Order: sequence, then structure tokens, then C-alpha cells
Amino acid sequence: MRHSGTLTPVDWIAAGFRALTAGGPSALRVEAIARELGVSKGSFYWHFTDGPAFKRAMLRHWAEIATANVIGEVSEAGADPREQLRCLVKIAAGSRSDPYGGKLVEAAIRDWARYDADAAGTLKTVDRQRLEFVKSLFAACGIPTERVAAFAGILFGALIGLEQLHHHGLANVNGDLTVLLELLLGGSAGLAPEDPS
Amino acid sequence: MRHSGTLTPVDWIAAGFRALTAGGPSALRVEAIARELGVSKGSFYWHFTDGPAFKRAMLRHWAEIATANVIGEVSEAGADPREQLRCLVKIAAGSRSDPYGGKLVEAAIRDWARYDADAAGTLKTVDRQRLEFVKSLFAACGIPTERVAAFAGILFGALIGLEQLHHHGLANVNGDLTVLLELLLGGSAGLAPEDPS
DNA sequence: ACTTCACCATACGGTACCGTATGTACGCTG
DNA sequence: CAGCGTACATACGGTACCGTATGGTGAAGT
Repeated sequence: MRHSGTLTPVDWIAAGFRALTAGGPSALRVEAIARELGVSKGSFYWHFTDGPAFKRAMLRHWAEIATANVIGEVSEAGADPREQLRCLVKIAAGSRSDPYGGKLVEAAIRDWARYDADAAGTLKTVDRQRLEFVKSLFAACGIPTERVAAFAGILFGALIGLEQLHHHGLANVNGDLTVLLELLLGGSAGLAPEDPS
Repeated sequence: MRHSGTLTPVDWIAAGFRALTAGGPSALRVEAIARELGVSKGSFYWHFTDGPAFKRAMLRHWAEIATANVIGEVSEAGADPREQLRCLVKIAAGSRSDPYGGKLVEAAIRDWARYDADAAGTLKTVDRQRLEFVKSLFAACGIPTERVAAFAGILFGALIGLEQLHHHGLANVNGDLTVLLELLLGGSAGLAPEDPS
């Protein structure tokens, strides 16, 4: 993982996310990441004042791309809210478009947030934005107002949980989410046995 | 947290789960837990050969109570599989019956499993048993065979995911899960606005 | 060619942890 | 009450990490 020229703060942040997904929050160690980048930690303390500042930079960076990417990509998938929801499911179930290691980053940050107040705050903001977005889609589908919040929570919650089950091969994220979505939209869902993704 | 008499291995395991839920996998440190118990680590190395052995003991202990407790408690809630599913939702959404710090242990172990092979193996076994149980309940409800697996995955996945969203107050676990379950069971679900838990 | 400065290497003191080795108080047994 | 094992305490060497301080280097400016 030797870097050619000189490093930028974003290079360090990307390496930080690789370490986070691979080893969890406790893997966010200055010297370890420096080794992985092929430099000494002198570089780190040049670009960042200290460890906590680096973590804040990571969270700030993730929050910006996480909301913009997902919501933006779905919005471009047509005007029909049903199709947008199906696109959302497809994006969430398949290989993600977020950088720095695929959809693993999502889960890793969710772990991180459990024991770190800054991470929890960032995640809460991002999740709330996403939930509001999903709620607006369900509302646009004509779902009764009093059910919109529950439906959004169910879909978003199932997305998160199925991802975890998928990690040890106990769930079919794409297929199960598709069945759920059609059920929520009132269709005769998933008569096809399963959509092996 | 001073202990009166002499400690047992289970006392150490309980303290281990408290540390795990409070600080994550990286908080499973011998000397830190010893301090929390008010003893020195000499006690630890008397009861356990070393750190990894202690973690294996924790996982072994959790696996035994996690499967037996939940499945057992639900099975006692009557013979109707629909009522058993509703009981399962209620148990999962409310304050759990598992010891050592409430339902936080569940999520903490799920985190742990992401970066530890032993924890992942234990969790996979437990999750599979639970999924099979839920599948059997849906099958007993008369759900078509080709949908049973998806329904069980959806309910179990939503349970896991909603728990996470609930952590920063973005979801109503009990209400949302109730809506979802009635939807899966084909009822006209959740016409009542929300069931504030 | 000489300085400047961004970028990084190296060396240091300090802390926290691990696992081991050994010492010690206390209950039990005969 | 001598003897022994349990259940710890204490002390030690070793490792990994943090943050700082300081020195080196190559490219760009003048």
C-alpha cells in the first residue's frame, strides 16, 4: 500500500476507513495506519493535530459523501417513487457505490457509534436524513400518513439487520428486501421463490 | 463493584459482558475488568488460562443462555404460533430477559463477531437456531413454504436493525415490529397510529 | 545557488496492557 | 496445630501505543 507521491489528508482518511472496516474502532491507531500507508507517523502528526482530530475528520468526510451519494443516486433513477424505492433496495443490497471499502463501512460506523459519542452524533444525523428521505418516498406512493413512519422504519431497519445476517450467510438481502418492499407497497409480493443475488 | 466472598468464573464472565457492552470488544482487557471487580488480575489467571480462553468462556456461556431463554420463553406463551410470534416481538422490543445488561449484549456481541472469528461462529450458530425457530412459527401459521424463509429473515432482520435505530431514538421498535408482523401475517396491520412503547 | 517550506523520518519519555513468577492469607483436614 | 490447596496480591520483563521534539530532504520560488 505504498503511496507514490506525498500524502493528502484524504489519503489518511481513506486508510482510516480501511482500518476501521478491517479491525473495528480499536484499529484506528496512528502507528498502525502509518505502517499500512508505508510512512511514519511523523506524516500523521503533520496533517492532523492528534488522534481524536483525525477521527472527527473521518466522520465529517463520511457524513458528506454518505448522504449525498445515496439520496442523489436514487433521485436520478426516475420520478416514480415506487421505482425509486426499488432502486434504493437494489443499491443497498448490492455492491455499494460508497468508496473506501464497499458497504462494510456502513456497518463499521454503526459499530463505532455504539462506543463513541462523536460517531453516534454523526450517524444519527445521517440516519435521520435517510429516514426522512424514505418517508417522503412512501408518502409519495400514497401510503397513509400514519403508517409512513412505521414503513420507513421497517424498511430501513430490515436493510440494516439483513446486512448483518448476510455477513454469515443467513439471509438473502436482495430477495428478502424485495419481498418486503412489495409487501409494504401493497403488491402481491415475491411469488417468485427467491431472487438469488 | 467490590465483591464480598471469593469470585467464580461466572462472576468474571458477567463482568466481561458489562465491559463488552460498555466499551466494545477492545474493552475486554484483563486488568481493566479486574479493577472493575475490585481484585487484581492474579484472580483472573487463576480462573482462566489467558485472555482468549476467557473470551471463549464468555461466548460459550452466552450461546447457552441466548438460545434457551428466548426460544423457551416464547414456547411457553401458548400454542398458537401467531401469539408466539407476537410474544417474540414483545420480548425482543421490550426489556430483554437476558442477563448481564439487557438487550445491549445482543448488539455488542454482533459487533464483536465482526472482527473475531470465534464470536462470529458462535453468533452464526445462535442466529441460525433462532431463524429456524421463526421459520417454524411462520410455517405453522400457514405461510406458503416458498415465503417462510424470506418472512423470517425480514422479521429477524428488522428486529436487529430497528434495535440499532432505536439507540439514537429514530425508531419505535415495538410499534414498527407490530405493524410489520401483522402485515406479514396478512392482517390489516397497525391501523392504530402507533403503539408508543 | 540560496532560502523556504511542505512533508516526512527518527528518537524519546510516558502509559497501559499482557502473561509469568512468586509471595501470602485463609479455610479445611487430619 | 501442622500441613495443604484455594484464591488471591505483588512484582517483573516485555510489547505496543501515544504525542512531542527535532532533524532531514526534495521541490519550488527568487
